[in-house]
Amino acid sequence: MKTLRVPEATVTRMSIYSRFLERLDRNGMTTISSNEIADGVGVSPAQVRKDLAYFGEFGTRGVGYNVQTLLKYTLKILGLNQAWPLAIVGSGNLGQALSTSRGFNARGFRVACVFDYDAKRVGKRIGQLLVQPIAQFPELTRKENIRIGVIAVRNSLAQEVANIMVQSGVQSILNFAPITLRVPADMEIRNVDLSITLELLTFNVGLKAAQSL
Amino acid sequence: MKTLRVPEATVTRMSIYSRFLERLDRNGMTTISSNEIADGVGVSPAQVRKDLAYFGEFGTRGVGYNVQTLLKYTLKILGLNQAWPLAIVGSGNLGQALSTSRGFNARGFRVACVFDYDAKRVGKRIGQLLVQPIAQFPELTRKENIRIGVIAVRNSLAQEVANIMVQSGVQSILNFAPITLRVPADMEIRNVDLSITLELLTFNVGLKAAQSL
DNA sequence: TTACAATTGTTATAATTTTCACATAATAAT
DNA sequence: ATTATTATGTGAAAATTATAACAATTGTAA
Ligand SMILES: NC(=O)c1ccc[n+]([C@@H]2O[C@H](COP(=O)([O-])OP(=O)(O)OC[C@H]3O[C@@H](n4cnc5c(N)ncnc54)[C@H](O)[C@@H]3O)[C@@H](O)[C@H]2O)c1
Ligand SMILES: NC(=O)c1ccc[n+]([C@@H]2O[C@H](COP(=O)([O-])OP(=O)(O)OC[C@H]3O[C@@H](n4cnc5c(N)ncnc54)[C@H](O)[C@@H]3O)[C@@H](O)[C@H]2O)c1
Repeated sequence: MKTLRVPEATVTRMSIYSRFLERLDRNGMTTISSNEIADGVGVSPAQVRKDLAYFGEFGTRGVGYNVQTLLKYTLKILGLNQAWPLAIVGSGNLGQALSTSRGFNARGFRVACVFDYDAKRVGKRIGQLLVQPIAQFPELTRKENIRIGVIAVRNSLAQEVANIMVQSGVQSILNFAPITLRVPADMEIRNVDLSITLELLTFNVGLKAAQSL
Repeated sequence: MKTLRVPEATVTRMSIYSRFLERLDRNGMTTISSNEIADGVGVSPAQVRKDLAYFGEFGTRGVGYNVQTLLKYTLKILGLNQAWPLAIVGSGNLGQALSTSRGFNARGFRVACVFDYDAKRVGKRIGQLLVQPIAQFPELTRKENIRIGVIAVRNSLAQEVANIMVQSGVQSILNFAPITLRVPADMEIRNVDLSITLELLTFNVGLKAAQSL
């Protein structure tokens, strides 16, 4: 099989293009050029075209891209032509914020269940959902066919939760704990690490301060 | 001046090394090799040494790195030899979770003030802090010498908040709204975008499913 | 002392990613 | 019809980043 190797940065940008197109579509725009997309999201026009070229030819020379059509393709490419139920483990500050966030739903994600270790939290209500005991994780996620697990527990529990997710057949993990988790190579895992992002800022602010001395 | 161009990926990893070293230090470890660091955080040993080489020579050949010393250097490099007060705009789900998160404090960050547009939220208490009206942003951030602003308002307000931050002399922005913000080139801005991260997962899960047909 | 083992710092090589430039195709104007 | 204009798709070049290999240095043991 032809192995389609796509840079991760390209996938990231596809997601950005896709959301930009969603906005254009809402505003009733029908056609757009790579130049305008580039402008709208802050990359170069060549980059836009190169990115799209990984997946096919979606435009018309001399004209541009049809917004609706391209939007549909980007969603399909990103796997968003289906619903993705999520299982969140951890019903603390972050877990609750995530569970009640409307942002998730916008693009086909849906928080299907929330788990916690703490007996005091189990049974509590978060929006429509009841917090489930972690022991139920394998059964419930299998039943609901959940393929994405979200880790929002305190750091020292994160690896344990990851292990449970691996054993339960969840295929991918979104991890908020600032820890390098060990998972089998065939698990998809991404970390959302605020410290790293903040420290990118402080590094660069510091750099600028040093340069302007 | 010699312009030290460091890849962003290197800075990201420096932050990861730094936190790993913190853990080693807490556990009383005194010496470590690039191999062990690599192992601990999931990169190659050559990568670790190459990354460190951007900033100087911190190790001893045949021996390795002193954990405490290297930790101090990484913190210094990342600009964490000083405190960084943060201003969060938006006291909704996310803003509250961020404000009360202990994770921030760990590495020198401190939520110094929280702002909101909504009059109903202004004056409410979040932990030790009172939610301030957005109109106070320029004055308060200047007084507290805040250089990092965090955007946690609903999408349609995000650009406006960014503008206020720019005008107030805040030098860098951590943005949680899934929107491409327009800011002057000399502003440091990073986005934390859950959708993108989730869509990286769905793309790759989809890819694997396709490959195993 | 000298040889050996360990591990860094660095140079060279390879791989990846981005940018550039332009041939190609579609539309509009003359 | 013909020409001009616009904007895509792509191959080649440039830039960036990662990997690999090894010389240099330190500590240790014979
Ligand atoms: N709050 C944020 O804004 C934020 C942002 C980024 C990352 N994070 C990270 O997300 C994770 C969770 O953060 P949070 O702010 O939601 O923390 P939290 O303390 O509000 O919640 C922690 C979770 O761990 C569970 N837990 C804590 N102590 C436990 C114990 N003794 N036994 C069993 N379970 C226990 C709680 O039940 C809860 O589910 C942390 O790794 C944090 O660093 C948080
Ligand atoms: N909640 C999450 O877990 C989460 C995760 C990632 C990103 N985000 C993003 O963070 C942002 C905030 O999310 P949230 O969940 O905290 O939303 P929220 O609705 O809980 O809070 C929204 C904020 O905007 C303000 N606001 C809302 N409507 C307003 C109005 N009519 N007039 C004035 N102010 C108004 C609110 O006062 C509040 O400060 C969004 O862009 C969201 O996409 C949220």
